[in-house]
Amino acid sequence: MKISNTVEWAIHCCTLLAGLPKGVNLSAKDLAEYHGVPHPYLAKALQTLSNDGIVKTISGPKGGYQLAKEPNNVSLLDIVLSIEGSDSCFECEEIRQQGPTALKRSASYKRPCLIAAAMWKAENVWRSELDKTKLSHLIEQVIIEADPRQMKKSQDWIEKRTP
Amino acid sequence: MKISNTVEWAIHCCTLLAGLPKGVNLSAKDLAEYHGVPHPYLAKALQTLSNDGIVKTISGPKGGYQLAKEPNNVSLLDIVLSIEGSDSCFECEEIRQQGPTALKRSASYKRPCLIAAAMWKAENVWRSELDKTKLSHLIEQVIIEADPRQMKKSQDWIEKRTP
DNA sequence: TTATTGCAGATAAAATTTATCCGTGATAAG
DNA sequence: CTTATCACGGATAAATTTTATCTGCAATAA
Repeated sequence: MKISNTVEWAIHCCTLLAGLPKGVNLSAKDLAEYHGVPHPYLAKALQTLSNDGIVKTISGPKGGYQLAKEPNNVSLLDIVLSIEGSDSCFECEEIRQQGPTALKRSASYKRPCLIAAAMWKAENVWRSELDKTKLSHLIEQVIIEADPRQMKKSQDWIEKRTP
Repeated sequence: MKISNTVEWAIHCCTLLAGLPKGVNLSAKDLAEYHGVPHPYLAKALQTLSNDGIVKTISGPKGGYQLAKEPNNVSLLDIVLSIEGSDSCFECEEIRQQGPTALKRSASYKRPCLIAAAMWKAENVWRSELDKTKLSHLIEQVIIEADPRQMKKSQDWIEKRTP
């Protein structure tokens, strides 16, 4: 039960894109360099985000990515589900219907297994908590908490690639 | 981000053990047969549960497993953490400290990354929800919901192996 | 037209999960 | 006190998933 670190990359990328001025975009290579992660693999994650309508693609030279929605309309859950897929992390194998004591074709198996129900409920709670954090919240907090020198450095770096 | 199905097996086994009369135990082979799952692999899971003090081992012939605690004192979280390990499912790589715009040795990195903090908070919510469901709750509900024929069949099967 | 960028699909390498086996120690029963 | 049954730890093997890269194609700005 481990979340891929591409999820972390994707969230950082989306947060960076969310802070960009309107109309400005960054390429996959830029994003990879900025975060110090391998470009080809990050590109895959960005393609997935693009397919799921979280980022918008600009083709051609000077192309790249922008956030496709308003930052207050993209949550951590959106990104996690895009990268990891939206399947439940707990899959019920219905083992209560296996083994020598199970009944054949019993109506009692129409209700979901109690164990699965409890696992799914916990996952829903997790998802709804993740959905509360929007990219706009992260940006606001970063502005408050981050070192001003870091902010400056970051802005300068972005301006160099986006004339 | 997928939970191993051995977690499902482990929960089912613990629930079954929790419903056993005091002093009665079931072997790994019995538990595997009852649930229709491979014996050697289930045995590994049971060993893990034993190491973590969730089940109690009875050695020798007619040996096997009992629940080590009261059913109202074992939660789904206990079992999940035992089988899956207690590491967080989200690992922060501190990628904010990588790349060309990061600062060296900045005090601003002493606070946890906001993204990691949000992910961890969601995981804590998930864990605390799982911790609410105790084996005793599952048993109570099963008694209410389950098909009486299934219950009978199950009891007969257990009595055959535990004179 | 050319160079740059994203995209889909194929492929390869690495890591993890899943599953089994064997030798050892414990112990109940004969 | 011998034997058969059981859990345990470690080693190992098979299968699957994750991670990572590459290639040819489409789009487009200069």
